[in-house]
This record gives sequence, C-alpha cells and structure tokens, in this order.
Amino acid sequence: MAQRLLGSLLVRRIDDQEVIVKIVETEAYHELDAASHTYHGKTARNGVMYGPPGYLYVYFTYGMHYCANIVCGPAGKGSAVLIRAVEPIKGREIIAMNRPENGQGINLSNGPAKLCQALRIDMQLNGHFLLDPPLILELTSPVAREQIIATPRVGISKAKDDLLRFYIRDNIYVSKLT
DNA sequence: TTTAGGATGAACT
DNA sequence: GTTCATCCTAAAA
Repeated sequence: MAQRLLGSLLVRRIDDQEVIVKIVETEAYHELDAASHTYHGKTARNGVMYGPPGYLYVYFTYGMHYCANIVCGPAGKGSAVLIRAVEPIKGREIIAMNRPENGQGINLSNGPAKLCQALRIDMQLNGHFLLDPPLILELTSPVAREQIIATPRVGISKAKDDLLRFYIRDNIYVSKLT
C-alpha cells in the first residue's frame, strides 16, 4: 500500500477553500517492525493503527511536530503508511500561509511534519476517516513500478536496512534524495 | 555542501 | 533519564 498510495491525492478543506496535494513519498510501518509505533503492542497513542483501514493516524513528536499516517492493514493488525512528502497541486497560497516563515518552493511540503503544517493536520484529525471532509484521500491509478524508488527509511534507529521507504523518481518534493 | 545542536513534550525504561 | 517515524539555523568544511 505504501507504493500504491504514491501519486494519490489528498483533498483538504481549509477555511472553505480547497487544497489538493499529491503524495510523492511514503514509508511503511507494520506490526513486526522494530521501528513501528505498534512494535510493543497497542497503547492509547497508537490505537488508531489497530483500527480498520482508511483512517488517519496522527502523532505528535519532538515536542513540536505532527506526522500523518494512513492506516492500511485490516483491523487488529497495527500497520500504517507514513506520508513523508507531498507536491502542492491546488491552493498553494493557502499552504504558504500555513507555513509563514518558510513558505517557498519545495520547503512547503517536502517532509512529514512540514506537510502536516501545510495542510493544518494536528491531533484533531487523529482517527479521521479519509472518505469524509474536510480531508479526503483520492486514489489515482498506480504509479508505474519503474517510477518508484525503494530505500531505507529516514530518521529511525531500528530496522535500518528494510527497504520500506518509497518515492516517485525525479519528483523535486521528495524529502531526501538517495 | 555537510554537520552539529537546540527546541520541546510525550512515551517509555 | 533517555529516546523519538523532525525541522531549522548557524557554523564548519
């Protein structure tokens, strides 16, 4: 699913305006994965990951950042896909307003916490169902396999070698080229 | 161009 | 007390 979600769209309603972004980078986290929040079992924080797919899992980290995941596995499984970078498609001005100090170019949304700030995603949207407004996931046709690059994940200290990060080749909004 | 450190709070040992 | 699915700035190379 992490690969399948590449190229798909997130449609966000902010102040009665429509903002659309394309997912260009993802990471997969599963239950038997030492780097996953669910590795040590279910807690209050990661509960959404154990629910049915199609819901948003948001967590707060480093004392100041939010990151957003899409729950993908079946209910009870504790797996999700982290959205690491998106490309603005529509409503770039709204996104720039949400990132006042750093509102230029690729810096608008080329990182997991940056895109949350850009789309105003915080704990209020934790557990949100992604077929409902104000945040909707629109699956597009899959990106061709040759256009998908697989690499180790970013910023983790466990399960370092697993190739569970995926991004769209040549897209400038990818957080870190490798 | 690359690296180092600070911000800041929740979860975990 | 330590770690953490990060970001930003400033300093060093």
